[in-house]
Amino acid sequence: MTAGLAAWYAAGGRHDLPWRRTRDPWAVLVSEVMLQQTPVARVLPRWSRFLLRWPTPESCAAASLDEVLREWEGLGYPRRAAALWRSAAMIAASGWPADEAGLQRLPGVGPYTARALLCLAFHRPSAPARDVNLGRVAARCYLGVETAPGARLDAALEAHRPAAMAWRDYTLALFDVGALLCRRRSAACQRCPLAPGCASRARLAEGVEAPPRKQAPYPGSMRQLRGAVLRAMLARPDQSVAELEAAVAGVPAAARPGAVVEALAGLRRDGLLAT
DNA sequence: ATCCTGCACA
DNA sequence: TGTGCCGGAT
Repeated sequence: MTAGLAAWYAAGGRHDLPWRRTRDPWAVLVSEVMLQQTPVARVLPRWSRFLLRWPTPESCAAASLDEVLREWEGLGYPRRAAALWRSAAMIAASGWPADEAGLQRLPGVGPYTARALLCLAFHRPSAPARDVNLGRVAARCYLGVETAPGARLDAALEAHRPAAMAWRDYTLALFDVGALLCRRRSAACQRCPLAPGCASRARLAEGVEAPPRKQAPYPGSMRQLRGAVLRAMLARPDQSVAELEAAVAGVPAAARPGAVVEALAGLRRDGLLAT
């Protein structure tokens, strides 16, 4: 039973998020890419700044990769910036792809982002834009489990959409349920509009025991070194390997012989460094 | 220590 | 199906 979802969303949804106030596909794409593994609060100031600088795919494509990477600094996963820049060039050259398969051919655009663009920017939802939040809410509320195959989750999301809610509002409302109420390790069922028909309500009342998400420690990792090497190269693109090694000497992984050269090679392979 | 509107590899 | 990618915040 999702009769209360629309009312809850109207009153308690995050309507102030600026990327929800536009349907310009470029602005939406920038927001979706930034939000891939970066929290909303950290994206907020950076999204506005990015679009002020490059309001269109054409303007972004005209910039250099270095400029885009420098603008991205601090957001993490700079490969997303490189992919966005390449997508901008493709869009500037050939226009926007018309369907889900075409959108997924844009670098950095996977199943989720393609569907999000169709739903949030193009008003042509093809299938649920199922990120981890929608997946979790659907699994718990509609299926009564913690996880389920993607196809089942998509089917459940489609089946439970209130007829009165457009796909865009339904999707955004479930984003907010997942982000504000039905968190991975805690569920605020008392305030949840889906609670009356939730298949996991009784189980969630006992407390949520979420298995810890396996994630390699960042300090000492190659990722940390890559980040340091990229920052140093953006600051001074023409420096030698020896100078570079000195610049990143404080990073733990840089102590291993050959690690800096390895990081450089990786950055080049991933298209983050030209030379 | 764990999280965060994923994507692209193996 | 699993794994690496980044970094700031809680």
